[in-house]
Amino acid sequence: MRAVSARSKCIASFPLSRLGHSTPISPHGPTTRPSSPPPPPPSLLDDFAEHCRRRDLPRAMKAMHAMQRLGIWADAITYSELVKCCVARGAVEEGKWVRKHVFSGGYQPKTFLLNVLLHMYVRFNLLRDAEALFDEMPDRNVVSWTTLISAYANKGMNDRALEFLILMLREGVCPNMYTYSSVLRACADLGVLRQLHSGIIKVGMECDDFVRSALIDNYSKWGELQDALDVFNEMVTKDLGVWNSIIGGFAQNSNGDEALEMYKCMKRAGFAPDQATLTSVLRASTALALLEVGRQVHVHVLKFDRDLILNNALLDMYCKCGSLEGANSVFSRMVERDVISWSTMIAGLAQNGCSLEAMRLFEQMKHSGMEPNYITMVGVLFACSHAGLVEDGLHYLQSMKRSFGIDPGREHYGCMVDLLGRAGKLDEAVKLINKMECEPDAVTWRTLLSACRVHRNSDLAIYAAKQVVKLDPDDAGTYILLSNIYANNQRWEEVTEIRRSMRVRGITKEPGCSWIEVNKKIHAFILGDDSHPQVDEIKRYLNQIVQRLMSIGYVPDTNFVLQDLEDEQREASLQYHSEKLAIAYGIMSLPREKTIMIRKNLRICGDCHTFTKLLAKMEQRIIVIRDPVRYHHFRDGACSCGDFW
DNA sequence: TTAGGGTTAG
Repeated sequence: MRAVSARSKCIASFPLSRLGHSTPISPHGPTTRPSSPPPPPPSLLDDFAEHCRRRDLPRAMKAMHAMQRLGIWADAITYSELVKCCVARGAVEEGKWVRKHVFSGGYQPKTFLLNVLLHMYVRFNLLRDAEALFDEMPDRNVVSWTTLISAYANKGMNDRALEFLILMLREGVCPNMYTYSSVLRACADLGVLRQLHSGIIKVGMECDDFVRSALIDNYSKWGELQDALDVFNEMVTKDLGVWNSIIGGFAQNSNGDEALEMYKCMKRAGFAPDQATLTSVLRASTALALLEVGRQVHVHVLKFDRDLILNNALLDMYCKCGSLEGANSVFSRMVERDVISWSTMIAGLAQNGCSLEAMRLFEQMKHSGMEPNYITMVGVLFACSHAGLVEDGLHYLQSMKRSFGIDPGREHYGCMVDLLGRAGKLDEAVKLINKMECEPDAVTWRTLLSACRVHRNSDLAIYAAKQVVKLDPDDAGTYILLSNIYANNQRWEEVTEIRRSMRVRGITKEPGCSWIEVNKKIHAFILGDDSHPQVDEIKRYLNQIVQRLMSIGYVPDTNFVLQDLEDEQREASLQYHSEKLAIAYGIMSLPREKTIMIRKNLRICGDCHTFTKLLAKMEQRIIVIRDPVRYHHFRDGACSCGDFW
């Protein structure tokens, strides 16, 4: 009511020109009522605009109420500033009040202001309100449509986003680059992405950096890196976002080398990395276990030391590169920690052989009031598993639903199978698999298989291996393991059958490969490949090491050779396993105080494990080997995995 | 007034 009467009051004397525009205050134009009370001080509207500009919401609202009492209407631009102020301050109620206010009293807000309100609802995650407003709008322009399409895409409502694109085209509204870059995020399959890409080329919108960035990002998400690279290479000039898209694409698709190469190109092109660049570069360094590269990136991270995502990535890098010292330092200095920070640190401690510290940190996390999530619990159970805490593990598995509302999934059961398997409780592990609410997958069975191998239970191992092969028919390691178990039991017919089925399926064992970073360079050692320039020197040095180790009791264990070779050849084959060459090179090249960090593509074999334990003791070195599943910290003749992997 | 790129798991 107040607003209706207010409309008739005079505002013509206000110095609107000082606001930088001359839009009328009401769509009906200013009205004058000479007999009304004296006009308010001219500063009121200016003050209001200034408060909005400064995002000082309490003062802006106070000025707004004062103006309302005096019957003054601001213009659409000023109202939009107030709405933006509400968005910036997260002030939902004030935002809704503005909407009510501008809709009352016959004031007909312009599409421009309604779009701002629409955007406000989207930002406040009030999609239903946004839709209701959209339906009420007398005129919807490309911005109105794009605001909703973008909201649907962000919420994963892909069909709805695409449906709106079609509706808008039917209504004769032309999409712009904002629309395309939004709708590209809603491609639920590669076919739709390719269709949209052709459409974008037809209308000539592929030159926009945001559209290109969205195309690169989406092709990367579908694993189509060549397409992503084609889009990238077609561009003459690229902005930082586009560089970040391609670097992120490579990093997320386990192409760390290419990601780091692109990062170098980006710097050569004159761009300074931002938080997103550094996060992706850290991810690439993490995947490649390049601690020194990660440390160099850390220097740049200091500029963005309050960025949570970046700090989490840094934390993960230190954990996965085997530097708990670095991880602890980052974790303790973080000004803000979320569930990902805690989960990363808990899993990192557990993976690096500090299970009890991981459990303590979990208690600290709960004490801090942070709610654990699905992934946190995987880390906690992993820690229980590595510390052999069967009772604790079972307790957490049974209570996680009740305590934290988390349904145990495959990953949690996997940790438990590992835990029971480690403890030699193979029957209980099988019972647990049979009791799982979700279907066991190849990983579950492979975990049981590992336990059977350690505890030398051939029958169950054969059963588990058959389950793995059923679910993952291309897993060469399992075929070979199964074949060796049969061979050890003199079941030659089965051995022949397995070898035949491997031939038929074209399955070959991936050669073992180990990487080590020396002087900021990555050195790769591949089984049977002598291309390293110092290979002869390294082999000579390795032979000396083996001789010295044998003199103190090391006996090569040929059981781990997965080939049909005579004993002597078997030993020779073992001697040049890629990790042994990498370790020898590390000892030759790195100063004594440096940890020798090796990354492997395959699981470490038992012989290399024994060899490394003894070597770490003999040379008084710390050696870390990260295989695809576990971390092995060798120190003083022992390994953090407790000889179970 | 509408659009991008980044973090945790066995």
